[in-house]
Amino acid sequence: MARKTKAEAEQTRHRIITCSRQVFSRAGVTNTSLEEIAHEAGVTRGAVYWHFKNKADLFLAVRAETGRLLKLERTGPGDALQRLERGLLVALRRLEEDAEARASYEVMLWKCEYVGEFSAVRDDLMGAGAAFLADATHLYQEAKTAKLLPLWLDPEVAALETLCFYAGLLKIWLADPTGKLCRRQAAAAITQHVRSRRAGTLRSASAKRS
Amino acid sequence: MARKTKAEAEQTRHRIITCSRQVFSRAGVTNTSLEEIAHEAGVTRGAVYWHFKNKADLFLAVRAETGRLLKLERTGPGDALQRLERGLLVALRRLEEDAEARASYEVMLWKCEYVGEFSAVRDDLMGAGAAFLADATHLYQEAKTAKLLPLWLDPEVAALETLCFYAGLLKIWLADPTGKLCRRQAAAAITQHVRSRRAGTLRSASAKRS
DNA sequence: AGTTTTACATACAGACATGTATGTAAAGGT
DNA sequence: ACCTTTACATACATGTCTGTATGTAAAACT
Repeated sequence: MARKTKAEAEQTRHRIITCSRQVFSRAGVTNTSLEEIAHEAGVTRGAVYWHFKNKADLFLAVRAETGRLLKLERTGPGDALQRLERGLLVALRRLEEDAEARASYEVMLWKCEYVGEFSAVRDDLMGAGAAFLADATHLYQEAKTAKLLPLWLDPEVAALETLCFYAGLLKIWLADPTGKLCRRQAAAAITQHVRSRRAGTLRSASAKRS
Repeated sequence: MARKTKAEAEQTRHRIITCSRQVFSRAGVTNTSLEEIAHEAGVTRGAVYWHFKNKADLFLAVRAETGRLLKLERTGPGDALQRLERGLLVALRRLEEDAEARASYEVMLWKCEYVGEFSAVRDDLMGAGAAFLADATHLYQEAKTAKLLPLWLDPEVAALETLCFYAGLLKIWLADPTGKLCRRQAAAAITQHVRSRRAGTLRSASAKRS
């Protein structure tokens, strides 16, 4: 078979990654052989071993190529809490509309065993979580100085709470394809999550009544 | 080797399950051979195949034997929100003190690929989630009729939010052995999570100020 | 134009893991 | 006391996956 040009080679490399994501999401990471991936990508194991050291290396590449759903967009109009809410909703929509992102997170949250070399990806995920935590903390601090939050609320703890809520939402959302459990109300849950932090007039109105 | 009595057989069965949990949490479910489990339990694969059909069957037994951390205790003193908070904190303490429960959930949340026959365990987990959702919904409804909650808050959505928060907390807590990210503040996050729902005097005081 | 890499395909050897078949000695029933 | 079943251990046959070694034809460089 004729040797490929550099551009073509890069293309097959990318194809291998994409096909890996698909096969992983079907059969799980450990259960898929490199042969299956190669077949799906229309190459042989030789090509896979040429581009990647082994399966863990390949999985790392899959992870590196997936958009960061947990990356909070902190800019834009509105106060800090509105921006937080929008950031979370945007990421949720990405999950709904981007099939590749969905497959990636399905693999990482439900179809992978974080053991041995694969722990690196888990550490990467936790690093993304830490970054999310930092972003959310900033937003909550900004909200606090803007007097949007109740006085007793600790921004760091609130950020951790949001991180946990969001991580759990993603995981449960992905395992709930029928929508019975959470898919219908996911957006509402995000909105309410942010809203229950706000020290607003509606809230104080109900409080006065008690 | 002498044949064992019924009681002894039941004992080895239990030992196999316990050792499975340990080995699974070390090496991941797919990566551990039944030989490793048998060795850890001081038997041969023959014993494992006698008591269980295959690895999936064994994993199902491990799951069946683990205490339900997601089972909310709804009874006790205090109003509905206090009981919810206590229920969550109790489960967190179980996780901290019960090494077996910790290992079980580490396996189920980080060391297992839910694919093929193993999907049954994931469905079981989601079932537990649904039960948690029902319990939490009841508590929030009770809290709402007791005027503990802001009027706009939807009990069902709030319950979903709590479920996601708690599921994410467990998952992140387990992956954070150093405690850097969340372990120190886990209890505080639970307390604050419940408190931010309450329409109380402290909250309205800060609201008036704005 | 010639030489060197590159980008794979093919072939091979070894390591495991699985499931099953078979052996066996004692427990449990009659 | 005998027979059957139990609770395993042992042995085997098979398939699968991995890593590497080798082949090769064309791209890329000089």
